[in-house]
Amino acid sequence: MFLSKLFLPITKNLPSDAKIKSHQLMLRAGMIKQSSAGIYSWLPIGLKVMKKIEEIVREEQNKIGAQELLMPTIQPAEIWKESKRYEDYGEEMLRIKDRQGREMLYGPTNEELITDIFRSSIKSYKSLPQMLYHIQWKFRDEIRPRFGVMRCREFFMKDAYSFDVDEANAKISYNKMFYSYLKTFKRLGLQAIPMAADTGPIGGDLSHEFIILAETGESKIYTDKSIFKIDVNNYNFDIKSLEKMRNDFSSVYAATDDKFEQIKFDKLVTKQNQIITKGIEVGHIFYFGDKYSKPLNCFIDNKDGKKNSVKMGSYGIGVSRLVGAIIEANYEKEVMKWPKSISPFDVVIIPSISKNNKENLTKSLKLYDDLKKQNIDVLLDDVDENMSQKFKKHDLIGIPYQIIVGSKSTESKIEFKEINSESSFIDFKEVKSKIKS
RNA sequence: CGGAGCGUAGCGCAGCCUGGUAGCGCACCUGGUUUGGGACCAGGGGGUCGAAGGUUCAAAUCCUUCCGCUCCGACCA
Repeated sequence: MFLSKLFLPITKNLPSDAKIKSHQLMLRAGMIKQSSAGIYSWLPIGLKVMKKIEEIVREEQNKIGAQELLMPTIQPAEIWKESKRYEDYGEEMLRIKDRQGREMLYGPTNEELITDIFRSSIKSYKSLPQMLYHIQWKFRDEIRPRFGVMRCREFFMKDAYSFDVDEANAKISYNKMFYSYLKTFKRLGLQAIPMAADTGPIGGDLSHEFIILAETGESKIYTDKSIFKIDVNNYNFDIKSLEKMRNDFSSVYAATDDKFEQIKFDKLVTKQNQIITKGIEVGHIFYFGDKYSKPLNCFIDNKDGKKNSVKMGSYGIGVSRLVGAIIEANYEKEVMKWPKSISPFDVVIIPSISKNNKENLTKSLKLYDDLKKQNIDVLLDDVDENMSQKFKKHDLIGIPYQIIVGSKSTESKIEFKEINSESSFIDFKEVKSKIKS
């Protein structure tokens, strides 16, 4: 892609109502545009990043055997009345009426809908377990949306649902999802801590929040340094190993504000190991048994011929929130720095261009073509402006690697720079391995 | 929902108190100079001053109502 052709409305002035860094940077880099309170349009590079996150989430869901489907954003009120949540959910649910006066709502979550889908077709224990998920827009009419895409009313979310014959099996599904979440966040370049959590309006008795550390986080967290030593890559995807992983995590103290107990904390964690910080919740998983399957009559025939309510869990990842959360976790001053896995481009070529000297541009075009041929997603800054302006701009956009073609270039070597660090001179052959490593 | 504040060019703001027909910076357009860390010179375009009503010879400015947005708090993926 040529920068001159890219729809990328960068601004120097930052809008006064953006208070946290990710929001400011996203607006300045032309990733999003607010449409109304807590509702945003996603502009090309913002969308590109979000799509990459979505794809990683999808791949990791598929890997553990979850199957993707797609449910609508607009749901009938009827099933919510069945589960008794139509009243419970309160003002946060956006209720609408269609032309026939039927009560509808813009889905804030999908337990009812998925249970309805499931109950209408699955009748036997033989069909279980199942894990289904979708990645879809949701709407919760937040009292006070804020922090850009981090606390939106409309947001993009992956939500998965597990169906099992009994609690023991449901916990196996729960552990699989737990594992998948750790893998997902790791691929996104994030250090996520699973924490025992309250279940809120979703309900249930087993629940974990996945929280990444960031100063601007909304949750205060208390944990033990040693939790960072637990590496998901040391576990296998089998029942025993997953159970061990869960046990290893629960053996380390980790709590959010609402569950925090000072005495317990001091007793279980040595002073040197205590970490008190803030974090952003990027995922939440629940086991809630038959909380929805019972009122919605979602039963299966068991081996013994008796009917049994299906045991369910639900598992969310805030995909749009992650875009902001990743910025919060990675930014340095005015520099966004995308993890390679989700950067809007793999590399940017920055030539020094002047009216009388197009040599650098010609060189850059050749590099551009060569990189394209190697399947590298490359941006070429073909705009005729001062190098200093270009550098500032690319620091803002945050593509992790830069190739600079200018006065310091030589015939044989490429000036290669990792964002926010010193450049070095390398052979063109090495570029791909640097970028893809 | 309680408290506070804002709405004037795409963005950031001044003007409002004390009414007289709108200005600055950035961005944008034209020409020239420049080109390794947010350039320079010259010229130019862009506004129903959030909306409606009222007061007045005259309203961005005063009054009323409405709408939108933000911040602090209680609540949440």
